[in-house]
Amino acid sequence: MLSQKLQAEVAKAAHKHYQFKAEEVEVEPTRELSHGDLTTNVALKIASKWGVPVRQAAETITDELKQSRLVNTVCSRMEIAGPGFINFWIKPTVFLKQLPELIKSQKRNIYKGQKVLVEFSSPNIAKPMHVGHIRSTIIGAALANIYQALGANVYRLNHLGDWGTQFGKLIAAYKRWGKREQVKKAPIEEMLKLYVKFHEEMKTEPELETEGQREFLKLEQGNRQNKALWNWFKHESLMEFEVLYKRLGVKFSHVTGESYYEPMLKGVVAELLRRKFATKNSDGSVVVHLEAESLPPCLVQKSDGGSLYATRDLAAIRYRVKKFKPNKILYVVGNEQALHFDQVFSIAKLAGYASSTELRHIKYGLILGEDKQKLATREGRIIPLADVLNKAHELAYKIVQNKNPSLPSKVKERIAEAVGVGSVKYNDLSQNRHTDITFNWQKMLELEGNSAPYLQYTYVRLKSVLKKAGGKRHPVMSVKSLASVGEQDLIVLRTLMRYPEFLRRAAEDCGPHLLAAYLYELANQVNIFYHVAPVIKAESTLRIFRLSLISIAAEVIKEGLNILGITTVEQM
RNA sequence: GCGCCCAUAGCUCAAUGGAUAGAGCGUAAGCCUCCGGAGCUUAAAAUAGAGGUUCGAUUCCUCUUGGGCGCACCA
Repeated sequence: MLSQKLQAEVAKAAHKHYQFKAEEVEVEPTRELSHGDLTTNVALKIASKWGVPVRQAAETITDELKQSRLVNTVCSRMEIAGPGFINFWIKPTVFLKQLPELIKSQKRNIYKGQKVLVEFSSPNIAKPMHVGHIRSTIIGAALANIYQALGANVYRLNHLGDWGTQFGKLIAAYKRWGKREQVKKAPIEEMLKLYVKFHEEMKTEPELETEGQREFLKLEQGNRQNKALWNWFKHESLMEFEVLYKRLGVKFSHVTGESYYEPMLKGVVAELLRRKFATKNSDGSVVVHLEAESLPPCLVQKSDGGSLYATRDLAAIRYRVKKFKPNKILYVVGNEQALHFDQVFSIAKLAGYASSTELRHIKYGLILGEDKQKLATREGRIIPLADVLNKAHELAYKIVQNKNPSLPSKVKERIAEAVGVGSVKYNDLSQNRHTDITFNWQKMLELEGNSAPYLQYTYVRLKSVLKKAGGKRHPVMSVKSLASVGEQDLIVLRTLMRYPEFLRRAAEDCGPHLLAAYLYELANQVNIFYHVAPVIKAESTLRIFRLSLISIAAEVIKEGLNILGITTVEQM
């Protein structure tokens, strides 16, 4: 009785930590190893569940574990490593053989059959993409890839900021000062100038504020001239964005701005009023009170009848749930909009718009200027994304030129782009998304240490070893007996086993940095590995074992990097 | 005033409630007759403060201090 329960617990822990099913593991001749390969703290987990006194738990459980079929199957031996900690000695050849298939099957089942919408990037048109947008774009793209890798059906949505009073302001500014030819020449740059100028003039001429609102109202009511201007602004912006997206390797399945939901807005407000969730003020504005959720009230219609940010997001939720029937919608949007999403999600819940869909705001910290102040578009304090990518590319090119001058310049360009763009992305993806990031050129352009090039370089070296060993492919082979597997072989093996676990955690926590940290750890262990363990010169079975190990490691690094949106190269 | 996020080494960041808190940069000292030195060794160096829960807290709870971001006609 007890031992069955225990076995189940151990199997669960083994599955959770090492992602394999105990029953699937084949029995092979036991071989004693000098270092523990599987360490877990099952004992305490069990003790706390069953109320066994902790200090005795490890010993009690050891007796039970000793009779467990799992332990006899998988482990060659086990011992207590400390209060509540048990080390299991695992047979390495058992795992290596099954590893690729194991990884594949574990991954694709985790979110199989689920539909996930990821809304990310979502830049405002008529404004340049700056370093601030990189977080949503890169984190969002990585999350979408992670869910896809785990078997989900993923939709990538770019919810463009193409509607709202700001366009009234832009139209007003263009009507006052704009010149067609100049906008044609450098669209976003010129539009930004107009927008900034408008805000500057507003300081001395406050009436401009209402002028902007008036122009937006006209746009919303279908004024032909304003609509034409708006369409033109949007078109020019998208053309410029497309260049950057291509460079970043980011693709969307749906690019529909806020304006897309414009025809549905009146219906949403009317419905909220009819069902008494919202109340109309005497000035004509409509508000939803959320005291019950201990949130401040949320305005969904302006007194002039115009719509608001919240109105559009509500319409979007209703529309998306109806159309896609997703399990989750992830909104990759900055921290500063937390209240907005709390309000919108609460209203959606009240009104039953998303009864069986999880709505989740994936918030991330701001990118602050080097003076720790917010980078604001209005004051023109921005660092264009293209500048950052160009600088990174340049720097990477210099290094390739230095390391490998004989490569054709076309190849060097390609390497520089992969390394440059990759390191900018990795810089962002390798850290927790919650904290604010202080922008730092040096850090952004880091090409050594914990950085994308480190991982890319590790991959190149692994491939190089495989190439030197002869033969194009190195299928993983079963090795019946090994004379001298080293400590580092086992560490790499164990690290490889944990790949699906980190993918899963990255998805659960919506934290791509968990995957990045894993890849770094793997690369680090691999670097130590081929430093201490000869591969090509190893004797026959060990050579096969190590080539197999390297081959799997290379594939995992490549796949992991691609999931993060970082491209690998074959030489650098 | 209220709410949300954050505080870890000199700097930038890690750490599913678990074992001796890990990396990178910088600093100091090493390693290419050995599969690519964008690499590998070694050293010094940290949990903001006070309580609480727990066998065990960087992690969870409360308060304090210090920073950031929000709080109805911007998005």
